[in-house]
Amino acid sequence: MASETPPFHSSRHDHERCTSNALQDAAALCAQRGARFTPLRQRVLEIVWQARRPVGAYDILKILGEERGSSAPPTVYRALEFLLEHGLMHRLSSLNAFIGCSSPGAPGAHQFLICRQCGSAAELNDKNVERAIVKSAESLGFTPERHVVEIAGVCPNCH
Amino acid sequence: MASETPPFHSSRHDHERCTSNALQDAAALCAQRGARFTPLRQRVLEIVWQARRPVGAYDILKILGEERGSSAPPTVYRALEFLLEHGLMHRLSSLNAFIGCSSPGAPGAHQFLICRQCGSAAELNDKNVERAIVKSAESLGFTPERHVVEIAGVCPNCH
DNA sequence: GATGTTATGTAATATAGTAACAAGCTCGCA
DNA sequence: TGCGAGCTTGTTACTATATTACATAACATC
Repeated sequence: MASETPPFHSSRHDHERCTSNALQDAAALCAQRGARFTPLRQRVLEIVWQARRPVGAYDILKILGEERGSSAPPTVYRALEFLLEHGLMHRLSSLNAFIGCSSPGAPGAHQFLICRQCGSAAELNDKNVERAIVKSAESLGFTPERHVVEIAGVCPNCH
Repeated sequence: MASETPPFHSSRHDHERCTSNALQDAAALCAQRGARFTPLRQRVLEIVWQARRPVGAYDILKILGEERGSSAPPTVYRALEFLLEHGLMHRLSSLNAFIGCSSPGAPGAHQFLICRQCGSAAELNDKNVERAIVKSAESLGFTPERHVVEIAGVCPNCH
């Protein structure tokens, strides 16, 4: 479970290796939980990692379709649902897109940085942001349960 | 521009008045900017305020359709676009829904609390949250421009 | 009142996501 | 080995959300 990826890695980094690490971690996590990491689910996770940026469900569908002759939306959405439930992937609401989780199994909330130039995205796990959010919500008598934090801007590589 | 609404006001609060204040503020702001606050745009903003909770574009479309005999998506989406551009309304990505801005013209970023029980939503303008986000992003060399912060949970009225 | 600009109407289409039911696979257990 | 329960995938149809392209109408200015 040690495949922590730095946000916005340079183009020279070995992304194939990074992807295969993620798949191995996922397999280990599923085994540990008794969840079935079927070929379809593996392939969907792999497609998402290979994309290097958030991918839409229909992009995945298209790739699967080319590989297998045909594929329908539920095939993809069910795989995504599984991967989301097991924390192997995240959904970015502001893009309607999906991205591999870079620290599966780790607790805590997630935030995302999304570059409007290159389209890449990075995952954060910032305790200060989380604390500020919880504090702000609770001061109004609101009990926070989940949060969506997606920050758009320009990444270091695009400067 | 003084129609600041407290988050999660009780059911006894005068929402009609609150709505008409919002419309007046919007009219003033548009006049000041030389933007045309047409009847359609007014009506869309009014519908959104009257709903008391985030509304989908097609809900608005349905209401307009009933009032005018017919209406197509672009009618609604164009009005929404105008209202968003002028900061009179916000879009909640996690719901694909729209909500009136409770402090139009005010600077700064916004965050939202969304109650999963009653479906109502409140707008925040929390400097600490914003600061934490900016700091976290910048520490990674990322330049933040916009952010989506939507916190789901249970509101004080539903406890 | 002719002209350019902005706003709205209309039809078609793209994109995202879900429901319902059938068929196939896996695994434990007799 | 074979049966059955439960999980997984296939398939069809559909709902929900959003955009493109082009036509018409309203408005503003001269």
